[in-house]
Formats: sequence, C-alpha cells, structure tokens
Amino acid sequence: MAETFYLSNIVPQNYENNAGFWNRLEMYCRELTQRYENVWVISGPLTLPVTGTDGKKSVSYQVIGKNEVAVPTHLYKIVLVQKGKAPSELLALGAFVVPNSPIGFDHQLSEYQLDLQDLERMSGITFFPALDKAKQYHNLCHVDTCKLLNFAEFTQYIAGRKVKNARTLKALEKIMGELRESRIEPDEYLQNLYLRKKQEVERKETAESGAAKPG
DNA sequence: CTGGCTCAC
DNA sequence: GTGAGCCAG
Repeated sequence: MAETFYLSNIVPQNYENNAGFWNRLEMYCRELTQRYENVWVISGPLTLPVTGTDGKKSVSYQVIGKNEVAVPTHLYKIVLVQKGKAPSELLALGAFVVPNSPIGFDHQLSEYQLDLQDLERMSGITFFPALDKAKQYHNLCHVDTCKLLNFAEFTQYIAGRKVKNARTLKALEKIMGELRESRIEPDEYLQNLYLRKKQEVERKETAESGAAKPG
C-alpha cells in the first residue's frame, strides 16, 4: 500500500477508464485469487506510435500540469496465474494493452490481449525472464474466462458496496431506487445485504432520535 | 470497486 | 494540511 502512492509508481489515467473498464479488469484479477493458488500482476504505461495521414508513424502524447507530466496513450497489464503451490503446477498468462480512454461495456477483455513477446517489444521490458524463453504457460483466456463483469453485474456490485457504506435510511433507499430505475433486479445476495443494512440503520436512527429528545 | 469535493479542525 | 463525510460512475 505504501509503494502504491510513490509518485514514481503513478501515471495519469483517464477517469472513466480507471473507474470503469480498468476497474473491472482489476476486479477480474482479484477474482482469480479465488480460483488460483498464485496470482502475479504487472501493470504499467505505454506511449504507442500512431500512423499519420502521410503513412509515417510517430509518437505523440499529452502532458499535463505545471510540471508537464506525461500522459500515457495506453496501459498494460500482465496476469500470471498458477493452479497449485508446487512450482511444477500449471501456469497461465495473459497480456493486455488497453487505451487510456473510456471503454464501454460493448468491449471484451480479449479484444486487448496480445502476445507477451509483442508487449515486451513495445515496452522494452522483459517480464518473467525465467519463464518467458521456454513459453511454459497456457493462455489465460483459454484456461480461465477473461470475462469482465457486464453492465448489470457491475452496477449491482457497485450498489452492494454503496449499501455496505450507507449510513442513513434515505441513502439506502436512494441506492435501491436508482438500481430499479436502471431496470436491474437485485440478486439474493444484494437483497439480503439490503435488508440487513436496513434493519441496522433503522435501529441506529431510532436510537439517535430517542437520545436527541430533551429530557 | 474506482475516485473527487467540501468542510471543520 | 488532513481526515471525515458526502457524492458520482
């Protein structure tokens, strides 16, 4: 957590990308830890060339702020998983390059998959050097799903987090109301979460109103 | 979950 | 400046 906040460990990222597609990619990585004994994740920035109207390729990227901090055009993530504890156990790897711009629910993670060797060439970095040469790994998207949460699943998950954090009955009802407006039916987990939270909040609110009464 | 903004201290 | 408490997607 401490390392996470070093400036040398930070890149400017499109807000909608980070809260949306990239967020769902990180959720998928978290989900992998439930199915695999070991999960290694490497992420970083790229500034990739684009072909101009004259056919020539060039690199161009935005800089922001007084100090002209470079904004990467793309972000990559490499995910290596291992089924069991033993070093000989199955390894599967997925490498992804994602544009640093909003990406909607109409795009699949697999659209952004590429060979690790290609990413190594683009980034100038050798990842997992001991593993790389022999290519002793399976394709993550074949061995596992590589499926990110869809709109309904994502919206429901977010609603679940908000329910957990809600402090008032009014806030709680707003969350569930907005979910209904999105035409999303809460599953059993969210329903139970909501009902338990509702009871908890109701207890607290009646206790507070009682304590606030004079005398 | 990912974040930003406001305000009291 | 910082943390708490809101807010949005």
